[in-house]
Amino acid sequence: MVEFHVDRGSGLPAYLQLGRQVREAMRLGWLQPGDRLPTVRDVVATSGVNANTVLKAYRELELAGLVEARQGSGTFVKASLGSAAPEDLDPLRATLARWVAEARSAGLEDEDIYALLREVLSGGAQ
Amino acid sequence: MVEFHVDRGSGLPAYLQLGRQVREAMRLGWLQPGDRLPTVRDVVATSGVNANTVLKAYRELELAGLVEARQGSGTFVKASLGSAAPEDLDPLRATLARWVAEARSAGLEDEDIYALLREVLSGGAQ
DNA sequence: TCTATTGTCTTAGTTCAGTAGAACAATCTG
DNA sequence: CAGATTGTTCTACTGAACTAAGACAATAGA
Repeated sequence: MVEFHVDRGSGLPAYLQLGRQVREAMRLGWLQPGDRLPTVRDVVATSGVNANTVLKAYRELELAGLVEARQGSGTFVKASLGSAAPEDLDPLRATLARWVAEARSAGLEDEDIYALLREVLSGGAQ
Repeated sequence: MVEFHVDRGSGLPAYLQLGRQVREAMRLGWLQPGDRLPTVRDVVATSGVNANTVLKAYRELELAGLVEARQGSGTFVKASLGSAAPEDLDPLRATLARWVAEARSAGLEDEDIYALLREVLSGGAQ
């Protein structure tokens, strides 16, 4: 069962973090159509954010057509995200893990790695 | 000269985006000790955010010991970031670019790629 | 010395995020 | 049918981000 984590220090509003984590779990195949999201009360208990904040996140996901809330039952995934076949993700994940190991050997920290990726994804124009 | 961009839709406060972009430029070697940051008025003009907001970003960087503001002169980089030697970054960048090309061929979008990286960096526990 | 450029400060206002708390309504299960 | 569980709504409040605007002060260069 997917568990959410809210990083109060990141500066990103909590409801956006929750929304991103749901989308991420969907992209990685951890949440698939029919799966039930953690209940609002669950997320309140595990992440410490207010129920209205969790609802705000779930409401946006619903407006985006990704989930469907059913009072008394829960909130269910009703779409897929991610454009790659699951069998394509595993080799990509493995290659990326090796690259991360190399990067760490070279002394890069996580923020260095993110900076490199942002540069490469943006076309590396500099 | 490094140019900043503020994404109003990201939900991350503008001053944190500016701070992150300065750190990123330092990590990637685009800003080095002695370099001058864009002036507050420059950033106001190019990014559209308020001078007080830019100053807040620059103030935090100064408190972190990364830059030094000199009234009448500008704000100068006074530290290094990034823990890898520049000659280590280029091969890593090249390998990462190839991986990104593979990922894109498999149909991954940028958000998919970020999700995979976050998973790998967090240890891939699932 | 004067002008231009730079960072800095202040006040007051708006908007948004988040909270607390209580209560309501729909669904499900025993 | 009743209780438990779930999503939902509402009000009122606090705090943070951001803005506008003007003015001040330090530095640099002509």
